[in-house]
Amino acid sequence: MAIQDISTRHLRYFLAAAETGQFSLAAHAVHVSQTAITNAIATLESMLGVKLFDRHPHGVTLTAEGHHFVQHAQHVLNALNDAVRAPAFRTYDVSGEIRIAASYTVMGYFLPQYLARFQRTHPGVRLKLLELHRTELEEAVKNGDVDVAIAVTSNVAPSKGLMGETLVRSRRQLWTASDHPLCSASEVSLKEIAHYPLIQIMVDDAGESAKRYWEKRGLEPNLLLETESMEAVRTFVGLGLGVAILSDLVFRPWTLDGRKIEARPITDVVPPMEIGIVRKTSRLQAPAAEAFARFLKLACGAAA
DNA sequence: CTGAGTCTCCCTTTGGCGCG
DNA sequence: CGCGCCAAAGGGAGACTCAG
Repeated sequence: MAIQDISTRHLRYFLAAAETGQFSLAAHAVHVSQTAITNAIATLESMLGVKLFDRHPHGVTLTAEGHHFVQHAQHVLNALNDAVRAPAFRTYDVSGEIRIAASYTVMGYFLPQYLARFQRTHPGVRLKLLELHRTELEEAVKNGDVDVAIAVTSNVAPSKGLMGETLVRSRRQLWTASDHPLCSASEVSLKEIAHYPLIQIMVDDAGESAKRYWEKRGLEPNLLLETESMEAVRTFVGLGLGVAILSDLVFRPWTLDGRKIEARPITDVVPPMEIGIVRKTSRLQAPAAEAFARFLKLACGAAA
């Protein structure tokens, strides 16, 4: 088989395996047998000439090449998805300017890919972007200074007069270095995590959310560092100085200096991170902004 | 154009091996 | 022993070829 024989089936199976971390779970997710996944991945690796997964006794992890390929595979499937849905988007073909505000995590890890896709399907629309803290972002929405605001809506409820419409939910897991004692477990509890130094990200009110799930379990985290830098979290975790609890959306299995980070499920109830549109409860929105909001909901698979 | 034969791809089942 | 991946064998469905 040659490169041009790579099909969307290969990409779907690959992404399912990357997402679940197990061929058997991926098989369940896409309704085929585990062997079908194994074969498809093996064929894909053979065609690409690189190893995409490291095989372990209890699952698989992406190699550096595999992690890189995730972005491309996702891009290809997204582009196909957009092409198929293009007729639906054309109904909302608009021009003009949209002022979009987003919080730190959203602007860094969520929004860019959707903005790029939106620009492709709506070339007549001009985008104006603002990265704001939640309070500023909410003020901007209330004052009508922005047309659309996207933020992490799960950590702090939107203030009075505003509502959040969830677009995506992202599971929170434990991040550890590969040689960290907690990494050897297939899943861990907050009680176990509390024994180790914790790196707490503070952007987008993540600290508020963390405080709630720790208090709910009657536990106190062993805080080593509170930081607004995602790279600082990765570096500290990669060096084994501490562990962190963060969503899959911002996960990357290596640090800037090439150290490996792994993720483990948490057995306690840790609410997922939710990203959503923040808008006024009573609003009349510009057609372009409405088109963008509708695009986001369709692209994210949220209710349109 | 149509139907039979053949080929290819992808699937499932089954069994084996490694690891904790 | 349970769980997970891999390999082999065989079957189904669709694509392709070709004669009538």
